[in-house]
Amino acid sequence: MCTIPADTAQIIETSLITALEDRGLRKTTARAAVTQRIELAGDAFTAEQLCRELPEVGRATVYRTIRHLVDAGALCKLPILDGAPMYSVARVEHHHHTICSRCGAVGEFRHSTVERVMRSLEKEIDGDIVGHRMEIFITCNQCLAAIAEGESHD
Amino acid sequence: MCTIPADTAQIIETSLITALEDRGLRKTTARAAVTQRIELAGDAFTAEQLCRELPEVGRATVYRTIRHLVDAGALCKLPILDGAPMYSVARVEHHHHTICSRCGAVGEFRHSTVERVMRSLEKEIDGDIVGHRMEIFITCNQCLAAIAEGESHD
DNA sequence: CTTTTAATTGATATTGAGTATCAATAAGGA
DNA sequence: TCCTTATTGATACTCAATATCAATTAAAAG
Ligand SMILES: [Zn+2]
Ligand SMILES: [Zn+2]
Ligand SMILES: [Zn+2]
Ligand SMILES: [Zn+2]
Repeated sequence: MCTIPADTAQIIETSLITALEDRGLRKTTARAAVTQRIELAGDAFTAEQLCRELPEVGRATVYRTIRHLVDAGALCKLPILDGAPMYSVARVEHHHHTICSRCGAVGEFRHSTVERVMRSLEKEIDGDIVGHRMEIFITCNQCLAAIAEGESHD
Repeated sequence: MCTIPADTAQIIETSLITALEDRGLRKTTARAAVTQRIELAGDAFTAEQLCRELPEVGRATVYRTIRHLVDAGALCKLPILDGAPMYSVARVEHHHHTICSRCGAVGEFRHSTVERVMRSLEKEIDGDIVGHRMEIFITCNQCLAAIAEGESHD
């Protein structure tokens, strides 16, 4: 969750392991393995995916490390309605996500108008606004291309 | 998920059991019990809550009925990041939700500006937009009152 | 470079949400 | 009423995620 921010995007800590150290956590081999894997692959992922890809790291540790990264604000936890949440690296402080309904690819976007509208909703809504979340579901360009391709001879 | 709608709210089927019959499903005692309970209580709920409150209906049936209602568009399924999804009765066709972070109360809102911004984002975003979702997290008036109350002597 | 101390790990057991199975039951049309 | 088919629900199961706790390891201190 996120409070309504000023309109200048703050760039977040680049190295995930550093984000953990900044929180007073020790730099261990397990944590290095997890954070490196996340940084190298780049894509959004689920906890179980990470466990499969890092059999040398215990499942509990993978889950714990992910939780720490989310707490540190270095990872976004995206609710997926039917299934396990996905995680993606946070690059700017407040943003929203695009999710491709077909392949699950996750993108980050930030748009001042959206935030302006949020502020304007304060009047319309009962109670105090403490945060908001928004996801835009898309068919990504890659999937569009694949569809166009397949459509002709599938 | 929802496609970007015209700006006139369509009011949805009032009776949940009718929504099921409209889909060619039989009117059974189990389904009547589930839909009545949902309508009478009014609040958002989780599947497990319903199961507990309706011990005379089998757990599988509760889950199945909820799924039918969601498919029919009569219920919204709200992703809750740490925990089971919540369900709330849909009253107008396209809308978004307010969720009280403290008590979990769910509200529905609809605001033309939000939808207008969504349309304007089509240019900014790679790929085809197929839908969107938005939740505003609040502290509801009831909770604000409770906090003010408690603050003085807790 | 030890020693010491507390954080961390990970195998295992456990919880919890949700689904698959399938024989018994109930709806509703003929 | 009878017949056909949908529905039910007890049970077993899957899958994600967490709790437990003895063994390990990081890093601070000496
Ligand atoms: Zn993000
Ligand atoms: Zn925002
Ligand atoms: Zn709703
Ligand atoms: Zn909308």
